[in-house]
Amino acid sequence: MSDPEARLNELVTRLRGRGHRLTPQRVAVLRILAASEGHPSVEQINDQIVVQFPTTSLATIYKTVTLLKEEGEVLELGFGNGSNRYDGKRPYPHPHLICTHCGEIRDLEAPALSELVQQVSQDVGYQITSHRLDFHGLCPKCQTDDRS
Amino acid sequence: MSDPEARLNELVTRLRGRGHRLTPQRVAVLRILAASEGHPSVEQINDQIVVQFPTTSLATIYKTVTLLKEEGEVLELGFGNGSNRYDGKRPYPHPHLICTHCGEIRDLEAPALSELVQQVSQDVGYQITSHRLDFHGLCPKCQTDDRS
DNA sequence: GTGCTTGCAAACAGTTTGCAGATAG
DNA sequence: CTATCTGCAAACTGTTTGCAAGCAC
Repeated sequence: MSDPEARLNELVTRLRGRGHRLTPQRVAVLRILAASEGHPSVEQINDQIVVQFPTTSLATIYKTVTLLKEEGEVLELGFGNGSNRYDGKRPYPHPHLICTHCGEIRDLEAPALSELVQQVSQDVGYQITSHRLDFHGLCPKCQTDDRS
Repeated sequence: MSDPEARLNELVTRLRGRGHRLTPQRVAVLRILAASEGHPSVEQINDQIVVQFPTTSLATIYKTVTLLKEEGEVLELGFGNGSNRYDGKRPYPHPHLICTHCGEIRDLEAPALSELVQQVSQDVGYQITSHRLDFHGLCPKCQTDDRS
């Protein structure tokens, strides 16, 4: 599950299986999304791609990411300010830890959450299809660094 | 707590106490935020204000909302697409139910959440200062309406 | 009267779209 | 060979900023 190579193959196979073409640029985007722990932004993906394909445009990255969203193969973390982040390794809802100081976004295991979803669903009569849970705070590193 | 009049007075008192001026437009924004259950957008606030003050501009609403954020008197719900919503009644983090069909945003009581925050904080060493929890799904009304 | 606030317009950032040329299958 | 994809530029949307005139205190 956490093997970037395997995830890349999965993405390639699924896109091809649904009739999408695999251009070098597109594969490069997939590779980055399959490998990144850090929830990259479109801008950050582009910065990496440009090394290999200097003429690549942001529009292409946006189009690829949109395609992946439609195919359910990437999780989009939207924030109010313009800085959406993407997770191609775990494209299903899961909680995140976000450091307010260094900006790091880390995945978090929260086994109790699915039960909470179930319970809320019953209590309020909503048919819950998705959720979003973020914790904001100081990461361990920034807690010590911050003695300035 | 849920009395709009009381909340409005609270907002007025606090802003005045911190040296901010209370123009009619500003008070109108406060009044709307103190009364709205529906988590209005800046656009929606403006639509209501324009009735009383036809020359009001969006910039003024933005500035007032920014001021309230700085003073910790409004909760901003940022979404990836440009449609930020504001809660002036309960300016502290709390979970929301969002209907994917009609767009309604409802507050939700989740007593178990604060414990979860505590526990996560311990488990991962983060010093958690805030959080965000949204549930997305079909509200009861849209579940029945949707038999089209 | 002082200086914060308003409201207009222009600037901005992230994202989307249109379209001609390039290319995967 | 053909439909899709790329990449450029222009359009768009929500938000922010600069500044002269207005107004709260």
